[in-house]
Formats: sequence, C-alpha cells, structure tokens
Amino acid sequence: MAQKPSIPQGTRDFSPLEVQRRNYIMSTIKKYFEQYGFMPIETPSFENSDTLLGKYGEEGDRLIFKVLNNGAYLSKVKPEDLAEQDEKSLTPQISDRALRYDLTVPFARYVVQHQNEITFPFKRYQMQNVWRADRPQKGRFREFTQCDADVVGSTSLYQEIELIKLYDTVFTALNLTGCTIKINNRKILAGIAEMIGAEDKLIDFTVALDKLDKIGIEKVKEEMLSKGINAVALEKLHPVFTLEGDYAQKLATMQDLLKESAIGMKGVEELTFIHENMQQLPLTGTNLDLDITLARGLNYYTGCIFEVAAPAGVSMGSVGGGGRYDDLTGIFGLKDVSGVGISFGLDRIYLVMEELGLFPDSVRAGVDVLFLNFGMQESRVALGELFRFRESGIKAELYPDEAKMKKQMTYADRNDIPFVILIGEDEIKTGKLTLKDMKTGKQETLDAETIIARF
RNA sequence: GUGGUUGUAGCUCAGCUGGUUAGAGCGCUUGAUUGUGGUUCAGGAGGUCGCCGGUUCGAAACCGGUCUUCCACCCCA
Repeated sequence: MAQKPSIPQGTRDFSPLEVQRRNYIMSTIKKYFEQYGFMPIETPSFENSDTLLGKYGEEGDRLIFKVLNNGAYLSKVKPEDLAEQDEKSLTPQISDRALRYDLTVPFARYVVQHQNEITFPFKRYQMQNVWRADRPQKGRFREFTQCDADVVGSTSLYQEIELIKLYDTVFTALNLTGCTIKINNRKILAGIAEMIGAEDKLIDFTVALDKLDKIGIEKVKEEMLSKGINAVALEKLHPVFTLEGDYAQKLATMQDLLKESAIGMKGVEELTFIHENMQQLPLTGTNLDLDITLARGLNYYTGCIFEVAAPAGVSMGSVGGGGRYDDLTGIFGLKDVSGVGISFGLDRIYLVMEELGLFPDSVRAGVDVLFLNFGMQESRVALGELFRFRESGIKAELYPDEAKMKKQMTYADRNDIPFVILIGEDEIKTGKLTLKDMKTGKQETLDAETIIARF
C-alpha cells in the first residue's frame, strides 16, 4: 500500500451523520437570522493581505494563514532579506493574499466597497469557514465555521437587545439551554482605567482583569503591578475585584465607582438601557450576566461586548461572541458607520451538543425506507414502488444487488434505516407490501397507500 | 510562538531491562441459516509498529529530527 494519506493539522473530515448534524445547527441558526431580518452574503475565502493584516492585533497577525504568490515569487525578493531570513520583510514580498481570519473584517470591507448599493441600516448574516494558524486543542481548529449576524449603520441599542434575544432564541431552539450570555461594555473598562489613571495601559489592564475567574485576585494584582499599574490604583479596584450580585446590583456598584468618569458613565448608561428593555423580553433558555471582567478582542470593539459560555459542567471555551465596533469601516475609508454583531461558533456548539446528547434522533444521514432486493422479477416491482414512495416525499432506496437477505438487513441496520420493505413472490401475488420496523422487528403486510400514508 | 503529551490491524489498545515468525477485543469477511439485522458458534483476511536518520550482532522498544494527536499557556469560536 502507498503511504497513508492524511489531512493537515487542525482540519477534519466530516461523516454523513456529522454533516447532517452540522446542517441541523446551521439551518436552525439561519432560520432565526432571517426571522430577525438579516440577509445572507458571502465573501471570498481569501482576501488581499492588506485587508486583514493589522486588524486583529499582533497576535492575530501571527495567526493569519498567508497564501504564497504564484509564479516566480522569489524573483522580486531582495537578496539581503532572503539571506537574513527576516520573515517580517520577506512575507509581504512573497505573499499578497491571506485566508480570512474572521467574518467581521471582510464584512466591513464589503460594506465600504458596496456602500452605494447598500441601504443602511444594513443587516447581513454570513456562515462560512475561517482559518487560523493556531495550535489545535479542545474545541480549537485551524479551519472552522462561524455564523455571524451584524448590523451596520445604526447606533441604536435596540440592536444589542435584539442580538441578545437572537442568541437566546437560537440556543433555545437547539435545546441547548443553560448557556450564559456574558455582557460588558468597553466604555466601562475605559472608565475604570481612567479612574485609576491607567488609560495608557488599557490593554494590559483588561487582559489581566479578564483572567480574574481563572487565576484569582492576587495573581491578577501581581500581573497588573508587573505591567506598571501602581498599588494605589489597585486599591481603588477593590470593588471591581469583589463585585457581586445580579445584573442590577453590579451595575449600581459600577455606577457609584465610575461617577467621575464620563466615558464610564456612558457605558453604565448603555448597560442600564439594555437591562431596562430586557425586562419585557425575558430570556427563555439562557441567562444574561453582567461580567465586568469580560474583555474580548480589543482591536475593534468600542461599546457593548458579548460572549456566550457553555452550560456549567461542560468544559468548552466560548460558543459565541460579539460586540459593537464604532469605526471598523473607517479603516477602509468610510467614517461614522457604527456596527454591532454576534458570532455563533458552529464547531463548538456541535461539540457541546454532542457531549450533552442534544441531537434529535430525526437528524439522520440515511433514508427512511429500504426496499430489499429479492431478484430480477421482484426488484423490478420494487423499483416501481420505490419511485412511488419518492414521489410522495419519502426518502427511500432500493438495495441495488441481489445479495443475501442477511447482508441487506445488515445494511439497513448499520445505516440506521428505520423501515424495510420486502417484496417477494407472496407480495407480488397479493399486490401488497411487507413493512418491517427495524427497531421493534414487527412486520405487517399492507397496501402501498397505507404505508405511504404513515410517513 | 512556549511547555508537555501521543502515534503498533479499520477502531480501542497490550507488547517486560532491546532477542526468533507482531498480540487481544471489537469491526470486516465466509459459513452454521437458499424470505429476515442487532445474540451465539466455527473458519478467514488484514500490520514495511507515523515518517526519515542514528546507536547495536540484533530496534516496535534506545537516541536525534520531522509530521501528527491531545492538553496547558497565549489568544480565541
């Protein structure tokens, strides 16, 4: 045998059942995206490198898959760059394109490029693969699918409220209950930084604060100290570290703490507005929780930020995330178009649903009925019946070969086909069909119409 | 990018301090069963031990490299 074939690190093949289950999740998401008024677009798998680079921070740039130029790509390279093996200057000389890293930045590019065709506010959804040159681990792949819904051209906080409800609607429909939608606001984080005189260290500050859950107060303080945030400032942060209570109580504490900060108070105001309006829109399958430590992508988010945590007891990173970005299109030359959006992580949702056994039995790969093949005469009759069933909308197939019954039954069994129809000598004589329920093993001999009516 | 971990039959894994011809269970296949699957019984097929190199009389085992798996960090969906 030749050398065993393989697939690249962090990629996967999907079996028929897996694809059906992924389609089940995607069709549910799509249904509600459309119900909420979002319209589909698609963008290329790869973009010009300029479009992507510099939008995700230094870490993000490192994880972008670069596409090697075609042709004599080395001919234009400066010999000294080649000799020094300096990737920073070499990469742009041999690669002009890159695989997309997320769907939001390509969307911003799309909006700018098609601004004259678009009527704002523009609501779009997109369900496509993205690629990241990350080290794979649990729930982390190098090729995965994101399902995004974004609206640009509206600063209304109703958008945030709708997106929270959209998360709740979809997760409830998937029967994936118990997820927590964590919400925070970048303006609050900016306000806290301002209050402790660490505006210039906003990123270091939020990155450290984000770890509070994971490593505890003392370690977070250590990290902040090491980043140059002074002890007096840390003292002021005490209420943040020990924040407790429900959404309203936490918000009250923050309001008191941030009363000197204009931007901080703006953040509090926004979260208060959302909270008040959520009162008449109770969530059915998820919980909304104000999490001041939530930081997220610091690159383009400016207002509310979201992240969806899997139900307690399931160890999985976030299954969704999003937020408001006030000036992402500005990078591409279109000012003053605020956007806000959320993303569903299809692959992680799949893993969580699999772990919790939430896929309905009806989501199967195979047909509903298999006609057994008893030989030339019999299978000819079966072939006619087969198409009668199909025309009635029943997924059906005929076993193609005149194989042993055992083999044909095993085929039905292995493929989770719930019913088998036998057409032999006796059936042809009486004009009836024998229907076997594979689960119970029971058989009945009935008219074709009667059987069709059962499906 | 950093640290650890894994790789032996289609799958899950044994394989001793290096020593003849590489093992199990499940699965696959054939038959017991010429109109009946999931149970049982009997037979059979299937592996250059991830790949490349090194040490050795001798390597699945030891060493180096590389690819891959899983995990933690980083970051994120």
